[in-house]
Amino acid sequence: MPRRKVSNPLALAVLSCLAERPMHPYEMSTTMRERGKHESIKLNYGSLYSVVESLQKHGLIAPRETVKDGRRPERTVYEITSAGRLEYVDWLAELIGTPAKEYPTFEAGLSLIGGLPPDDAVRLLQQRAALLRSQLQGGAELERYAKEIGVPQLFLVEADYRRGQIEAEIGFVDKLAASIADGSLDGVDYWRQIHEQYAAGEEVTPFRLPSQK
Amino acid sequence: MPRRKVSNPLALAVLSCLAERPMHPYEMSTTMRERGKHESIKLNYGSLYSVVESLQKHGLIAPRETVKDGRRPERTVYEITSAGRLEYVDWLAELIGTPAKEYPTFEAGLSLIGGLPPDDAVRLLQQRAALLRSQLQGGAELERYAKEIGVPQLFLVEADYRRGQIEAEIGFVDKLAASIADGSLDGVDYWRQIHEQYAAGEEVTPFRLPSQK
DNA sequence: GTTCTGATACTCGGGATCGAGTAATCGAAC
DNA sequence: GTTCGATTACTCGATCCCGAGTATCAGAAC
Repeated sequence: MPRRKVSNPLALAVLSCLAERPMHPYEMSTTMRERGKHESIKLNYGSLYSVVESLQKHGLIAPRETVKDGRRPERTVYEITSAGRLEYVDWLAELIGTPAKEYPTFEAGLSLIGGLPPDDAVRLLQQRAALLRSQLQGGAELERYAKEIGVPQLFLVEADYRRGQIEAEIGFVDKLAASIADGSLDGVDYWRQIHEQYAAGEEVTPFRLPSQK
Repeated sequence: MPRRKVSNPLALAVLSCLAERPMHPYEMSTTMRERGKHESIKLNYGSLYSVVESLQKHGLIAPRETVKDGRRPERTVYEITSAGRLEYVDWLAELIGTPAKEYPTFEAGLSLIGGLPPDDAVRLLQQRAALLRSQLQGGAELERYAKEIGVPQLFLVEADYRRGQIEAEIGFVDKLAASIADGSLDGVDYWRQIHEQYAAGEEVTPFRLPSQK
């Protein structure tokens, strides 16, 4: 049993729409898009209808009416239930109040970085740093624009957060690339040796901790 | 078609084991555990056999022999193919060299933080900061221990990265909590007002940008 | 010598997920 | 008045994914 009855983040976004007012699914999807929620939440609109159905099954939302507009297909308008409202604030509180264990792909890469030759690793890290810097620039432009058209800071906190994370990552990446390049990172000599052996077609002996026993 | 034929991160870990030497699936799982890869990579060992099968189907690994050891069930030992080796370094290079768009749950929470009353938000942010600080402490202890038993820095870069990210997050969270609490964040007055209305049972009017037209 | 614990090694069912597809309608343009 | 592309609104099946379960065996313990 996963922590939540419906755990797809799209469900959270659905609840957030319905917390505001009743809507039909397609309107939710346009609303989310409009507000740029897909930038911060992984929203797969292909799952929208199954998620809505699942929310209904669990009593967090309920159909309010089905309207027939012209000769278009029927649309079912949903509203949030009080159980849904509880779930919504509880979920939000968890997201904000409790750091979750996450698995950024870069961390996965770092933990296996030894699988690449050190010089390649340095080159790739430099490339990453460059891409991160241009992300930062793009973000700054957007922010300037948002300010200009009068969006309150309150609605930009997530962009702020992201910026901070990216800046920290750049700092880390720069430092790591440099310390591999100049050999000051403890273990690089060993790493280099392994890959030279491998390139020369020799057997490679994996690193073993000096036995404690 | 997803970017990779087999996209489960467990597959990457399998490749990394087999890049070193042939193994049978269960040995891979113990090896990964031993090396603490599950800290940095999302490894669901329940998917191990399906992932291995899928890798084989796509020609990235191949069975080398099935050994019968005593009266235990047969174990199939796999080895990496040259296509697999290519896939492995290509995947690694991508993880390191190209920032991926990710969706940390905290960012999702931030983008909807308006759904909580401001005072609750402040309390939750403070709680988060406290938890992050204790994570930091736990990490520092581990690091000290690793150093003591002689693990080269090279094998700890991912922990280093994580530390940097957490520190940056703490900075952000502290600042945000303070700026909500003292009202200096642009939009907080409006936010507070909405939730007072809501608490009083009144209709709530959602924020609209001043129309440009 | 038999009970227990923990490691070994694997299986399986079914829900979640997602991209690609479809079908109808609207508005603009010619 | 009809072509055509964009938008609206939804459907579906193939794959993925995972937790929980199972069965066996080695060694400890009594």
